[in-house]
Amino acid sequence: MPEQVVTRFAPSPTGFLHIGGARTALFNWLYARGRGGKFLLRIEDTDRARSTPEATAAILQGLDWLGLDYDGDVVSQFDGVTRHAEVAHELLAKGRAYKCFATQQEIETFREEARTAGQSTLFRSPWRDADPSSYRDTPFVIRIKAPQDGTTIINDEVQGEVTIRNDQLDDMVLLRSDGTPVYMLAVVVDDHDMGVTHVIRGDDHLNNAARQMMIYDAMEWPVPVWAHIPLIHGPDGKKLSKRHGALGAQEYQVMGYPAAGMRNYLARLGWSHGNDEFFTDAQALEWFDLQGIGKSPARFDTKKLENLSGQHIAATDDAALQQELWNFVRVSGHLSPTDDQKAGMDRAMYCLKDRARTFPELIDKAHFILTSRPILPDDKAAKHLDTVSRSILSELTPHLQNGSWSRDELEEVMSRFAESKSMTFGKLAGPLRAALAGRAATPSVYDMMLVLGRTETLARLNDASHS
RNA sequence: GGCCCGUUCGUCUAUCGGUUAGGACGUCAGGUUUUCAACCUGAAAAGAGGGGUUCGACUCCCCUACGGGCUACCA
Repeated sequence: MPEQVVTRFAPSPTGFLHIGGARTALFNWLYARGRGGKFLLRIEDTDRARSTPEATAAILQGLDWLGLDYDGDVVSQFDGVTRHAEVAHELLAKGRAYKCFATQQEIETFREEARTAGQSTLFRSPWRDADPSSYRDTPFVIRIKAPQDGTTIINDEVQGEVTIRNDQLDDMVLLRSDGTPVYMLAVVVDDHDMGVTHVIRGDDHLNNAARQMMIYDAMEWPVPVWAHIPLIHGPDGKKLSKRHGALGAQEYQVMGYPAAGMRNYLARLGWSHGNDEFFTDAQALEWFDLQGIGKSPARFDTKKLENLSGQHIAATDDAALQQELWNFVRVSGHLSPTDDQKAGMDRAMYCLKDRARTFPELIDKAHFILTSRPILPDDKAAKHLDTVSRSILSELTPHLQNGSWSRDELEEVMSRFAESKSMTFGKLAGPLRAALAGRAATPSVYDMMLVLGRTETLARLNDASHS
């Protein structure tokens, strides 16, 4: 009987859920969910000074937006301190760990001397094999007894077989002198206790895996399957950092990317399934595997994100999309829509969605529908209008100012005007829009058609563009 | 410094010894179009460098360069 897959996402709550973390979470989620396994969430909050509840909230919110649901409750690593310490003492009792009374001052001096002598700075504690009778009456740390020869092989699903010489491993601290466990111990104990079978995490932990394996070995616990994935880099190829736009998941939400598009993009970043670029969640779940993950770091590319987002917006059904849109409007702090606006969007969504890559774009394309009535000209913008727009404006102003223009009336005025200027009806759309909205750019015949209620024309245009 | 990992078009990638090195985003040029957009067609664009192994290397090995990571009583 195959063992059930259990993965986990274990961020430290020291900031927002950044894009690299979001991808790690996604990979873990896809792997577990695609195999009927469990996806757990553990907050690594043992660093009390840097951990904040706000950060935890931001991480949960980010995961929620991305639709990455986890099984069970959120585990707080800090809650496990007693258990972690227990394991450290068990190791001590088993003789796989020892008390080290070396002061930080002593260690520092040792390192400095080693550095100047050009030797390894790994600290070799003199207390490793010391007799208990020589123990000092001062605070001590508990260090693991690392193997001193041989090699440790990390069988990594992404990186392959990685061999580390054991003389590169030091007797790392398990329990600090104040009795608190160190991260390296906590992860291992928690992963074991939570029944994690597959550890999928950033490759900055690759070397740590060797250290952690010492603990698994000493406790005689089964080692999980490792998969160390390359980190995401910024557009300049450097590690993603706050300086060059390492944004949190929430920023992307507020920028109006649909979660489905983000999932697709993030999944495709560093992972591939042949030449498939655009795919649904169901496909990702079915296809995702560890073999498809590349070994080199990928750069975050907003253009591609936009493209994929656009494809997802176009592929979402009208009702669901509108739901998402209003949700975005709420999250990004805009006013909630009126019934009129909702009704307008109902009519327009089917053709609007083909042209928008993000929610703000969708809103922009729907300007005529969403803008409040009556539509009045913007005096300031009107000064910059071209002559055609200006004359349309003067023609239309009476109709607009009473606030109750009818579509027939408007269309009639436009047709007459078009005739007098020997222009096609369509060519008027731009200047007209500029005149009405005070915007000189991105006029849209679609918008006009929608305003005029000419949905048949719209449908025809739309069909034509697709064939 | 020591150790570990990586390197295919600008970007994300396919290729798992034999291909005119494929796709996607972006870019550029045309086309269609009732303005944009969408859509259609086409173009430019890549195996870091050097050695091997092999009948044959992007694929395997070594060296160099560059990038990244780890080397804490941080996570």
